[in-house]
Amino acid sequence: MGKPSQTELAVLAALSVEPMTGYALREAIVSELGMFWSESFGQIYPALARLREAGLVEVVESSRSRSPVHRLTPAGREHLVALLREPVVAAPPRNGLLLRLFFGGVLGPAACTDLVLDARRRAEETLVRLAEARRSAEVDAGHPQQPYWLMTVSAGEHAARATLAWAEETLDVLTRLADPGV
Amino acid sequence: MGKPSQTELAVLAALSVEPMTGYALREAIVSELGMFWSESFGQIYPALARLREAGLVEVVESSRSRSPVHRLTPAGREHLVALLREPVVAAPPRNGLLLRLFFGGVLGPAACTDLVLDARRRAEETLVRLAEARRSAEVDAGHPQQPYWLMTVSAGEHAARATLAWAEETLDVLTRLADPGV
DNA sequence: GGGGTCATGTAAACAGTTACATGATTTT
DNA sequence: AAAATCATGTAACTGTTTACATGACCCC
Repeated sequence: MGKPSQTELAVLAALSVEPMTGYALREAIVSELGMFWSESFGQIYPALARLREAGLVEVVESSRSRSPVHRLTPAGREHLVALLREPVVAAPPRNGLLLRLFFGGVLGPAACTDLVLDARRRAEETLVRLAEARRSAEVDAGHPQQPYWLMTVSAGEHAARATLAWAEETLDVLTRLADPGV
Repeated sequence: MGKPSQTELAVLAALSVEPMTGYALREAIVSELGMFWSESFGQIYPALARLREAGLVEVVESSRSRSPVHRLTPAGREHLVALLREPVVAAPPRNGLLLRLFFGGVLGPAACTDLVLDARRRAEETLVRLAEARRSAEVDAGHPQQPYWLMTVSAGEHAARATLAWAEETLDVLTRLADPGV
């Protein structure tokens, strides 16, 4: 196998919960990890092929369909632990909102206000989805993984509330910029 | 020119402040926008070549060196405004810390604690750099762009403080997970 | 049998980093 | 004169998305 990839980590991790088809893997990643992770089919299928070839996952034929269901092998579980222990790879920052705001003088306060309003709306929507995620995690009280799920939910909530607070503050500044008379 | 690229937006925006060489462009992006943006030479030079060919930037020979200094043309400034008005492109989420934490049961509370401690340390370092950025922006009191610079600094501060608060909360949960006797 | 969903996979295009090759200019 | 920094550019590689081609299965 080539270099350990982020996609392979996510695929192995998702398969550690239960064996799945590639299609179900995508659905699970979107619905369970969607707030902080994403994978496309174009990544998942080649990754599964590589992992299969490396003996880290194996195919178990499901009775009710001809679709290949993938399961972690013991070597795969070991490899998953090794990948989880590797340092987090930091993505280079690319924040289009802050880039536009930094050069806000070019666009003017009105257009900047629209940008911030949009960011606030998205943060509010995120909070709604996180509240759902929290409720559905709380249903599984007693599940050994539950505290870990709630940590990721809480991270999203803290970030979204920080965005809301910043947006309020910034809208205030923009109002005074547009109308210095106040 | 091809599709409007993020790199071209950043390059045009940076050149709107003052004409620069490609090298100085990189330095400016790292030092001024480094908290929320990044570009590599491998992106900057081809972008400059495309922008030159499209008549959006022109080369002004500097007297003290043979290096090509790039300046926005009027068409370039128009194009910059158009690009700034385009919707922010959202990067698909890829948070390695939260991915590891979600599957925290595989690694155990001790390794997760290390991950969170590391995140807290990085947030603290970020706050230090942001305090410097705030001070250096406050030196330019009265500059028309200053309020916009401070908005981006404030965004970073809110985010970093949210990370700190989440880290404290999460370290607490992890302590109780590792030692349920308390 | 028609429409929806489940399912696998590939090809093309795009975005981006890293490493390298090269040389001019400035500083010590 | 050597070393550091400024400067430009390319090539190879990696990762990723999107669109497409294909078809099985299920229910109405």
